[in-house]
Amino acid sequence: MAFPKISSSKQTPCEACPLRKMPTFRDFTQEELDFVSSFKTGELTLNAGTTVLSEGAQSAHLFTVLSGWAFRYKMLDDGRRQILNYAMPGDLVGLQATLMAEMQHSVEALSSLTLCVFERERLGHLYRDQPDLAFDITWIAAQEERILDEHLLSIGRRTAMERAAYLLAFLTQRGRASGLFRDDPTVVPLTQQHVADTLGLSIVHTNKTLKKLAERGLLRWGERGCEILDEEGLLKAAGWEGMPESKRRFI
Amino acid sequence: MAFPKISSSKQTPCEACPLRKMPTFRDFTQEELDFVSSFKTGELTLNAGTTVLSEGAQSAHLFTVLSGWAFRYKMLDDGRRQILNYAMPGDLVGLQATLMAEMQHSVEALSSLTLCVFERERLGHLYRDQPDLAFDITWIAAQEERILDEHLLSIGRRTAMERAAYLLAFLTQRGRASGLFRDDPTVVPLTQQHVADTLGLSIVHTNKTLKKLAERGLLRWGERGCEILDEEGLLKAAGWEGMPESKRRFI
DNA sequence: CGTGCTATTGAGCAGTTTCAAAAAAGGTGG
DNA sequence: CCACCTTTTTTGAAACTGCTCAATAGCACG
Repeated sequence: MAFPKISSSKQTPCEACPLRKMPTFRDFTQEELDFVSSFKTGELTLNAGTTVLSEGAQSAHLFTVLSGWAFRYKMLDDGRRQILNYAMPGDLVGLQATLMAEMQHSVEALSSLTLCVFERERLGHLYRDQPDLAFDITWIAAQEERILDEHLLSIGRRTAMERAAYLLAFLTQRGRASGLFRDDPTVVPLTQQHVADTLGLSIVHTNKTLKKLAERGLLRWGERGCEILDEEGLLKAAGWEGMPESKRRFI
Repeated sequence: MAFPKISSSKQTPCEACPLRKMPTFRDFTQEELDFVSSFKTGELTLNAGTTVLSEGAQSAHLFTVLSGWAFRYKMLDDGRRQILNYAMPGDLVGLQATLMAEMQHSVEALSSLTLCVFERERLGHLYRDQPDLAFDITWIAAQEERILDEHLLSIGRRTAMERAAYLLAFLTQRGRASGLFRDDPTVVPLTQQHVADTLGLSIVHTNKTLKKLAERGLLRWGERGCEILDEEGLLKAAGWEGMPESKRRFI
């Protein structure tokens, strides 16, 4: 198995970053752009199923998802796995290992994944010289916290049906805001095992729950994942209002 | 009902902050201390059961817990409640409302509670002039994220018994690190309803689960809350290693 | 054509919930 | 200190949701 390498050449210069053109992300000043450009030291491309970071790892790198899907998870000793959240273009990965001693969760590529690589050491410069970017990093962390709050509410208090509907509506909203559905049909690249491990349900019950949602015409399980047919219906089935939208920050 | 007022006089000047003397918190430079001192605009003291911030609120303030316990929670329309996390001395409250448009969760005092009050507007100065403090705020947000990750794992994948043991071990560790158990017996000021709403269980099942833990001699439900008798035993029952310890940051 | 995932389905079981009610603990005003 | 009222803790029993076990089918890959 070939070890993934970090290419030092920037396939995608920050000036031409495709994320920057999207309406959901905030604009940068030229100075910020220059800084981020010098902060970025390379790119990393991984296949689906590859581990990006492992629990306990002390990574020297901080990443931003440039394209593709990933997910964060934790495992118990006996193999029980809980998926904590999904990372999409613009999301920061590995901030924990950068700020604290080590990662307390693992990260795996859900699809083919490209990451921008930043040097951990230079984060201090960012805080010293780019207060607005520093603020953005805090903003991103607070945003993640918000999402985790909602997931916690979901797993703790929603029924299996509501949970499943919530998760898919959530991924749809977030995926669209991240430009992941360019090609028309809205397909989230999950297996039912991923769904089960996110919802805190067994795979059998997850299957039966998804089947009911499919019978209601809200989704269709198909080629390489879940196709969303009725986002409104999912939101209603979840009893969820959706995420408040605002300009997203990213680095 | 008297509306709680923010006293503009600082009962506790930052120079004499009791948290600063504790070994778990990091030291400040004189400059940082001066800044924080000027950042703090008052103190707020609330009774147990009082709401600190409500979901949807746009608070002009940011708080740090100076003494006492609080908890964050979200509710569904039909009244189902999920407690997300607990706030203890040194913890930041209301960062979400400060960074984004509004709070997405509520905060309530669990015991008598005293908060340091900061002005939202001045946060910009902090990021501009005090990069180390800005870094600390990000660190605090990342730390909260870590805790939420662990809670998510717990609710999603641990059994009722494990969950309960985890929660109480967690509160014990964190409470001790926050100096909340000065008076000897280790008592966490919770009702079983709080425990139930944190674990995502019904109150009836929570009661039966706690009873089993009590029979094992791990805890005792008593005067105003849960008395911890065997922290090691709880950790073992939870299958949890405890939180990695490090110098905590705070403002 | 065998191997290994992923998705399905059925059946019985276990952990949790809901309903109902009683006992215990705390707080308040007299 | 007592009577009364409210909140919290306990218990029992019945109903369900979701879990485990087991087996089958569909596909992709080598």
